[in-house]
Amino acid sequence: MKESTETPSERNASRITAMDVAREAGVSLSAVSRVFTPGASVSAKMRVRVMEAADKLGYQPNVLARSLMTQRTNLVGVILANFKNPIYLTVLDHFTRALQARGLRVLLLNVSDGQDLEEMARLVLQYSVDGLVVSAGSISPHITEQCHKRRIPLVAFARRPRRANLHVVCADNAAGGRVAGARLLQSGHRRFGFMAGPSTASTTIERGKGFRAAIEEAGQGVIATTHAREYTYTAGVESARKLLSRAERPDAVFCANDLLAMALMDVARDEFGLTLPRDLSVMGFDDVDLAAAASYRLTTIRQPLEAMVQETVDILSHRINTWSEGWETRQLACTAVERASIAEPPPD
Amino acid sequence: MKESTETPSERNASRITAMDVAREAGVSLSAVSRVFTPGASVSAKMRVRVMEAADKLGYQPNVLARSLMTQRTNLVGVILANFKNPIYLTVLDHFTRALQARGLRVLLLNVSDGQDLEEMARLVLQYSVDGLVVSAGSISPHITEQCHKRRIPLVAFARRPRRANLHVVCADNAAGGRVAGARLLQSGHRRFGFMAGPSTASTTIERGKGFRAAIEEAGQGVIATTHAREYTYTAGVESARKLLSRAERPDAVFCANDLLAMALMDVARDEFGLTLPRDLSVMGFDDVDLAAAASYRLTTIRQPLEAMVQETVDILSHRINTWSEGWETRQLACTAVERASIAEPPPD
DNA sequence: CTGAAAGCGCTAACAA
DNA sequence: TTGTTAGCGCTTTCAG
Repeated sequence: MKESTETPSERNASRITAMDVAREAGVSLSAVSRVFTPGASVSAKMRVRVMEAADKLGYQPNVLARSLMTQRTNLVGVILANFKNPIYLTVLDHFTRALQARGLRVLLLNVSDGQDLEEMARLVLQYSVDGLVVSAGSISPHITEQCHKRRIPLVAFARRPRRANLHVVCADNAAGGRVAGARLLQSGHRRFGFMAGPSTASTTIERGKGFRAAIEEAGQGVIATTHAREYTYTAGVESARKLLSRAERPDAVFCANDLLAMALMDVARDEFGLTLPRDLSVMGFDDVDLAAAASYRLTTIRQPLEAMVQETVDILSHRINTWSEGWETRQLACTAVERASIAEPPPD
Repeated sequence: MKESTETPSERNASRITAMDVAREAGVSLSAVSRVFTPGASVSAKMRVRVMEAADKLGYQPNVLARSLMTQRTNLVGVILANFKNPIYLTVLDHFTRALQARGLRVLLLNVSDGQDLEEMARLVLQYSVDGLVVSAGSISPHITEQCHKRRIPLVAFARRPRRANLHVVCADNAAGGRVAGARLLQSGHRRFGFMAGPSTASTTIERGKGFRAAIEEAGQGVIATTHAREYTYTAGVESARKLLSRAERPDAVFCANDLLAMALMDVARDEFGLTLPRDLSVMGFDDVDLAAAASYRLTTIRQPLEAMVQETVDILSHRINTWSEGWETRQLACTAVERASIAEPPPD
């Protein structure tokens, strides 16, 4: 007496299934499925009949059950390590928008500090994501191999891993560093310094390499380098104090990111009484919103974040649909943003 | 000749299932399931036998298939509208960490600008999320009702919706506004201004209300208010110009968030030649990282973001496990952070 | 403690 | 175009 008269809401907290809709509309289960499958062949009247029943019951297809059959979840895992650098909020903005526009959803994972990337990658794979983007410390061979075996496109974002058995999208950091060097050479200042981020960060390494190359090719040298423990304003302050306390104080400093640059400018003015840019030319990297603030007017190198995200999403959605062997690397050019943190050379 | 000799990797891009493991270990499918189900009763030797086979094959349980049975996805939808205010990166940091610590994952949705909240909520519900947090414009009755019917706990974060048929976690913005007013009253300045965000934002409304109350209770009045079109530095610059161009220029301004405050300070110094805080006292809200920068030293009101996230996650995980009727509102106190952007009253 | 069998909600052949 | 019938990969009674 119970089983047949049981309504859906009694059975399970009002979870309406396609079966309920089929019953309501007096059609088969597959008819309902077809109506909710884009591009399936259904007659017009079948469609309205089903839709009416569906609307009446408030039916929503269960995408998880669907995924089980289709082997497609429309989920993309995004693993991030840096939740302190504001550019990553912009990155997330672009990613969510671009992916949403293609019908994909973002499963966001945080691997900063204590979290283990290896473990998180494992977790995200359990959700059968269709693609994975990682912008975090070293991506282990195990992860890349796992993704490859399961045919899940994996792209390293804004990071350049040693091995290249995955897709890579990043800015041309070395070239950006060169541009910074070239620009600083025009300041007339000659005691070059580099305020780096953590020494393991690929961004620090490449930006520094490009910067040094430019300086050295001009017959000059980088006389001082400090590494901030992380890419934040606070860490920048400590680092700036060290840099400016050197016996031979640098007067033209390239900072591996804008937050460090802003810290350097503040410390220089506030604690060392320097007048900027007369006594110190500063160049940043990223072009965060506040780099344009009147307090800084920071001349900096901008990464094409939106384009980078676009490339990443392109790679993903293409490879999701048609898996193919091989990996691609897309390196995008940075552009200099001229403001007022670099000295004019004295008119000779 | 094909079906029986077919290995898993031939059948499907090496997607190892529990069945494969069972076969490998020479045990039943349910045995494998039990081994991967915390708290199921399995003998020790069964466990090692299954684990060996699983490790050998590189088996990872498919959580989606599991969800279909358990009616639990361990997914929490997070819908955000503001990807320009850096505090939301902090919020995401806390959310991902706190949820990950409880075995929950974040499905991140962006509803800024063009995106439709109603539509996104629908999409996220299709993934059978176990809970939903929304920090975005007005949450429609339809959404709340839908969540309620499906017994999905829904919490409005840092936002106070009109209707209260959902959980709410937010800072006590009105009280924060009062504190700001009280503090500004001590500056000796008497021409009070309010630099608001968008007039529809509940934060602007409540912070402004509290501020005005404090000023008026002291027998003073707020003589000027401007609304920035959004909570960004750039919008703040425009807004600051308007505010400072008033015939009767305010000299004690409460800004609805730090970015607006920083813009105001910059415009005041740079375009109006004011000396701060002598000519203008400024108070902010949020305490973003850069509020502490030497260029600003902004006295501000801090929202307890981490605690707010913690409360939200508490509500969610509690209600996920034991659904109960009724909604709770948790309003957390803000704290003032004293720095140097407010004038000392003249010694009388 | 273990295995067999019945689903979770849906899609995808296959016939009709 | 439609309905019937198998599953997708897993959990969960229910016997043994």
